[in-house]
Amino acid sequence: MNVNFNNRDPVYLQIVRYFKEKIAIGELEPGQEIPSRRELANRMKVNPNTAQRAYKEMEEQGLIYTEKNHPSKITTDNKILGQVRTELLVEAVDQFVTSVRSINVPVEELLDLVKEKYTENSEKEV
Amino acid sequence: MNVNFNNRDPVYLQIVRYFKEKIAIGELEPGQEIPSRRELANRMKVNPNTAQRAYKEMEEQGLIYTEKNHPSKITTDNKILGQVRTELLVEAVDQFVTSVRSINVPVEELLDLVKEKYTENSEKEV
DNA sequence: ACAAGTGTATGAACTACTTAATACACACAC
DNA sequence: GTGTGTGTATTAAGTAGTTCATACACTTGT
Repeated sequence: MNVNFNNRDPVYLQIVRYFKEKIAIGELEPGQEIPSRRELANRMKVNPNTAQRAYKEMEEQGLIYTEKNHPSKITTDNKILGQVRTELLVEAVDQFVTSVRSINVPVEELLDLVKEKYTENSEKEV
Repeated sequence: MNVNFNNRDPVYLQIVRYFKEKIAIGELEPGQEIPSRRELANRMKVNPNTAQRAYKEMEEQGLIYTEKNHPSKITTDNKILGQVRTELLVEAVDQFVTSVRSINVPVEELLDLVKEKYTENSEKEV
C-alpha cells in the first residue's frame, strides 16, 4: 500500500489510479474485498473523506460495489475489468503523443527514446 | 496565437509551454521580439498579470530577456535554446514511461501503440 | 444494550491560482 | 511637455477544487 503522491493531482484521483493499476495487472481480482474507507485512510495517511471520495469515484465508474455495512469489493464485471488496462494505456499514450506532437519529432527518434527509457533499469526492479 | 487552455494546469504555465514549443521547432528565433505583456494578454484573452507571470517565469529560465521599455526578446544563448527541445522531449518521455511502467506492458506493444497513434492522421495535418 | 466497525452526508476550512485595480518609472514619437 | 506604450510591483478579491471535522444510520458480535 505504498503510494507516492505528487502535489499536482488531487489525492483522491491518485488513489483511484492506484487501484486501477492494481486491477490492470491482475493484482486485484473480481469480487475481492478492499480496505474500508477508514483503514485505507490510515494506511495511506490521508483524510477518511479523501478515501471516501476516491471510493465514490470508483463506484461511479463501476469498478467497485458496496453492500450495506461491508467494505467495498472489486466488481465482478469482466467487461469493465478488462477495459481498465486498455483505458490506462490509451490515456497515457494519448497524452504523450499530444504533448509531443507539437515538437515535430521524427517518429524513429521518439520510439528510440521511449524504448531506452522504458527498458532502462528494468533488471534492477525485478 | 491559438492556445487551447486546459483547466487543470495554471494558465501562465501553459503560456510558457506554448513559447517553449515554438522555440523547440524553430518558429521563434534567437533575438526575435515577442508580443508585449499587454498585447499577449489581449490576444490570448487572459489578464495582463497572467501574461506578466508567464514572461517572468520565462525570464527566470533564461528563455527571454528584456531591455528597458522594450518588448522582451528570445534569448540569443544557443545553449539554452538547444536545451528547450530536449527538455520538452525528455519531460514527456519520462512522464509517459513513469505512468506506464506500473501497468507492466511489453515494450513492443507499447512502441506499437505510440507509433500508431503518433503517425495517425499525420497526412491530414500537413 | 453496547461497542466497534461499516458506509454516507453536510458544511466549513483551506489552498493555489487567477483576476483585478492601481501605481510607478521610463522611453519614444509627436 | 504630452500622450502612449513599454516593463514592473503591490495588494486585494474572487474562484474552484480539495481536504477536513463532524455527525448520522446501520450491522454485527459480545
